[in-house]
Amino acid sequence: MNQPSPSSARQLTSRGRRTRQQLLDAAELVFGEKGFEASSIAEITQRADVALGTFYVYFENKHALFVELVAQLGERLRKTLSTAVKGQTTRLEKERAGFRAFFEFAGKHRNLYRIVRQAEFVDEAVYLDYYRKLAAAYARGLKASMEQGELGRFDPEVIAYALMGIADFLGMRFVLWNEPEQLERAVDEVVEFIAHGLRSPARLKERP
Amino acid sequence: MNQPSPSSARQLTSRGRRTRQQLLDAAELVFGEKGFEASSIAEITQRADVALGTFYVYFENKHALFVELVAQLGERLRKTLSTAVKGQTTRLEKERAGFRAFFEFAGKHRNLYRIVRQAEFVDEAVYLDYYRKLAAAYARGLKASMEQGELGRFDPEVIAYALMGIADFLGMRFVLWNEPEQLERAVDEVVEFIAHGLRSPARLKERP
DNA sequence: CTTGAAGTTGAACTCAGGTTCATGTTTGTG
DNA sequence: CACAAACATGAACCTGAGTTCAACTTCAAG
Repeated sequence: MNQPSPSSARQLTSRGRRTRQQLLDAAELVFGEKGFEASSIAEITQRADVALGTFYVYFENKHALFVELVAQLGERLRKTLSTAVKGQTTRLEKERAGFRAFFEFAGKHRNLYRIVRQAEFVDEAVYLDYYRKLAAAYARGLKASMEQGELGRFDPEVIAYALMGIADFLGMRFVLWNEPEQLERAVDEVVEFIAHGLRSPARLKERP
Repeated sequence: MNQPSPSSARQLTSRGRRTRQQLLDAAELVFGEKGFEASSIAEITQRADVALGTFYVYFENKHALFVELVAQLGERLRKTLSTAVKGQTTRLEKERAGFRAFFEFAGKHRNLYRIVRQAEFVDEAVYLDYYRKLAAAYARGLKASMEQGELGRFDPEVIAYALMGIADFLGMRFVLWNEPEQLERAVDEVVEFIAHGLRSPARLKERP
């Protein structure tokens, strides 16, 4: 008999962990392609090569699986970004590395990218959590750079959301919509922009 | 008997137009609150104070109604923004006015804001159209300012998406998440940021 | 070898919601 | 007033999908 409990109260063996992961991987694919509501558990279990009933051994329901995916993604992305940024010294290099790492992550996990965007309508809490944690970490880094005098004194949170928005939209445009050959140039442009603004003197040089 | 056709091949009387609009208005509410899939036509017709069957007199199906809503929203927003921007002379004032108008629009049409974000998973074409048209108009304006020497020479498209991303995320944070009292300050911060960048000298003045 | 916990299965149950349609009502025109 | 087109209705049909469950298999420990 099945007795799932919150998430996986049951003790999992390596075999169980493997099956569970298969379901998570399949869900990443299916949710990413079709969206939460349009995805059926039947398709997820098929792609995971397990029977329908197996699903409920490892997850309470469709919703719980989705929430776990989003949370997992958030953690992975934050870790990826913080690692990428740590290797850099100047704030600008940190930003460049952060953008690059984000785009690379997005390219590798296109489906997860789309999954997060849906979280807004599936589970408000996990969606808020995702963006707030990301923004908080970002703002902390910015604040430190401001206090060191490397950046002007802005509200770190406002700037964090602004920069996240830039990354999100450029990712949408140049990663999701498939024009990777333009990505590198876009990163250069945008780093110059965030460094010196739209009136960047560097960008005015060519004028007569 | 009903015979809908693509959209509304049937000649509508003023009574018909009124009912149709009631359905659109109700759909805006319901889709915005629950998302496309989770919204039922039954709820939409209830809120519109019409019978279930009436829905199919005016719309081919649920999907068609959604697509029309998104397209309608896109048009309204573009018109709103272009009007707001036209009143300004300098590029920076145009940007400020554009941001303000966008946030105001988002505040008035929170549901529509959420609807657009879902279009990605409901109808790829209408979603691409929405962002591409917006970006194209934005880029045209930026390009003109660059050619006049008011801005540095960037790729207008890259900057357009970057600025759209900023607006989208700040709207999410300070309009959707309900902290309107911080909005005005956020706009000031972000205009300063896009004007002179993160190292804005104006923002460094206070340092010893 | 025994035993029980962990794992697996897929048919069957339920039910919600999109769509259809036959019927009845309203409205404007000649 | 008559007639047709437009409008409105909601019960009924139908399909798909989430979830349950009782029976079966695998596996490791003792």
